[in-house]
Amino acid sequence: MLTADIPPNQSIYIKNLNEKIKKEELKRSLYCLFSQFGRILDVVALKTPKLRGQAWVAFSEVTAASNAVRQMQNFPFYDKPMRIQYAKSKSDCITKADGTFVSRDKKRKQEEKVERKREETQGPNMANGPTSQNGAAPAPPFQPSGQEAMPPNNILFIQNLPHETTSVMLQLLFAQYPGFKEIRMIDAKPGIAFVEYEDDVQSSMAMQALQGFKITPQNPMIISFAKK
DNA sequence: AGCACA
Repeated sequence: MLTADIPPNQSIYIKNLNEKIKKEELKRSLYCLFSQFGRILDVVALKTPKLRGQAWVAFSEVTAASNAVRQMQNFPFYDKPMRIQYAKSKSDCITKADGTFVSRDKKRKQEEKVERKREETQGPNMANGPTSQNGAAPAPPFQPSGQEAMPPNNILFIQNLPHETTSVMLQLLFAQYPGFKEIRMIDAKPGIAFVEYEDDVQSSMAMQALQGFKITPQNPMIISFAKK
């Protein structure tokens, strides 16, 4: 057993990412792809030699991270299967929120002190005022309706449409997103539709973008992956 | 393979 002994963490560590993707795009795509599991507080990706091809996604809940680790394991993302584990330590955005954040210089100084004066004392420099105020990412529309447990699929299932919705109307909305293929509606079942994309990444992006979109004020769209 | 955030 290799990597599975890392304890659960509300942040996940992703490796084997395609290193050709620019940092900003990568972060946006990860944000879209993973917000199906819960509220995302932060996405971190660096292109330094040590850290390229890796990223961290911090969720507001450990359970979201757990689902993401399981369901997105080996998910083909920019042509490479993602390898996902729990992160080894808490993200700064988390420790900042719970008040345990220690700035990096301070941490370095603390470690130096411990090394220099090994037996003198442990300086309780608890002068870390609640450094909270997390610059949290904008909250995506997310409905914990139990539907988000469905594994990714290139076909989306749309619910709560007004009965007068036509496929042309839906096409207008969904064709904005790359990979769009077709809308399917069933006359005998008003209020629902299926939308097909070329692959699961693209369907995920559209889902994230249009989740909760209101065709009428009473009809926020409920979008989930279709059952296989 | 590689666990950071300034």
